[in-house]
Amino acid sequence: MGRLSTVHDDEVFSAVGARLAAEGAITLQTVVAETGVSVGSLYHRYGSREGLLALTWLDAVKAFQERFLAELESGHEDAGECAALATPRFCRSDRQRAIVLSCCRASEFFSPATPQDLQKEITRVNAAGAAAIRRYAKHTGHSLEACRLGLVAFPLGAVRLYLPARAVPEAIDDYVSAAFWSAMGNG
Amino acid sequence: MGRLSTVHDDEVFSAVGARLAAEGAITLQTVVAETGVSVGSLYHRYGSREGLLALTWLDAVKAFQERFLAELESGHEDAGECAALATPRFCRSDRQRAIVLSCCRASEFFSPATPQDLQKEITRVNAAGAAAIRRYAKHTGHSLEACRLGLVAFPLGAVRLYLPARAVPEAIDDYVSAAFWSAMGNG
DNA sequence: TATATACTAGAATTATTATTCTAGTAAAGA
DNA sequence: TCTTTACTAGAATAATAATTCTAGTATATA
Repeated sequence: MGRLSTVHDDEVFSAVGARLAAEGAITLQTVVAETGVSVGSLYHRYGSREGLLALTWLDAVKAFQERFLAELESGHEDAGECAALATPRFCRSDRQRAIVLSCCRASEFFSPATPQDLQKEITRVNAAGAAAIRRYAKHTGHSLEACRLGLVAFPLGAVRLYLPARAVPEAIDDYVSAAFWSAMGNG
Repeated sequence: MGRLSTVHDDEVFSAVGARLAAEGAITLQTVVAETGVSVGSLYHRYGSREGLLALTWLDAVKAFQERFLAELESGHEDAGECAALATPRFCRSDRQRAIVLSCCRASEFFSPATPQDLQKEITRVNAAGAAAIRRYAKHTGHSLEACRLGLVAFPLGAVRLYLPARAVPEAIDDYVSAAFWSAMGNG
């Protein structure tokens, strides 16, 4: 069926994209320099800079959400607390992508020029996350606001205290748990 | 002593810079378009793009820190809680600058090309903030980590749940207070 | 009123970055 | 072996943005 792709696949590019985004900005020049692939190949694969950027963000969001949702929907009694802790844990196991998610803005990766299919995909993924939190709120009887703060905002705030520069220390986890329960106690 | 400056002073430029940064990226083209001033004037005043960017960040940091430190060092019993609440309150009263501080990265505004004096100034301001938190920690007997989380990280995390797009609701404040005390109770 | 000075104007230039385009190459299957 | 096809290469081009440069203008002071 014709020539196969070389070693470079989406994973390589999204990883490089994540690293570059974490350091500052992604330019095609730097992607080319880091991957060794040529501009032509990049355009052949992704159609535009926007396509590559969106892929990078999407890849990071999916990697995180997989873990977050597994905890949140585990059915365990402490599912919420574990989901809150998924954030600092993700930072330790998947640093580059965690930096993308916690230190960059989605708007750096998505624009009106982003390919339609990727735009739909990110909307779908975001909606899935939001729906899971809504379900958790309904199921536990807590307010949606409390859940968003305890599950997402406080954990994110905590890791951002360290993330672009330092490792996220284990000691943080107790504070994240406590903040989670403080939110649950409040609404 | 020669011609005076026109209406345009630092405040105007840092405000425009903040708005543009909040929306996406600051380019000299957009600054020119928004302020009506010419490129030549911009360079006459700030020497380089870096000078203008650094001024924007510095201005936002100082505006916030003034309020934060006033609360933290008020001597009141609930100084810490009030300092934690300074973040959501700042978001309501000074939205543009709050977006700069909470949604942008300092590294977008400072680079090796930033004028020396501004680099020193931001270092000084940052150190002053860090020192105040250390004093608070010592004075109250809490760990530095607990104080940084309760005073800075959790409040910031909370407002970032809303900030680039929405207003920060009043209802958040109770959660921020609770998260602050949860950190204090933990170390 | 003269003049020095601080500032303004914006076209021209340079730098950087994205994108296109033509000419390929390597491998799968007829 | 030949053809088709998916991919690779990278120079050329276009787009965008920063910076410089020359020629001013307005005003405070002498």
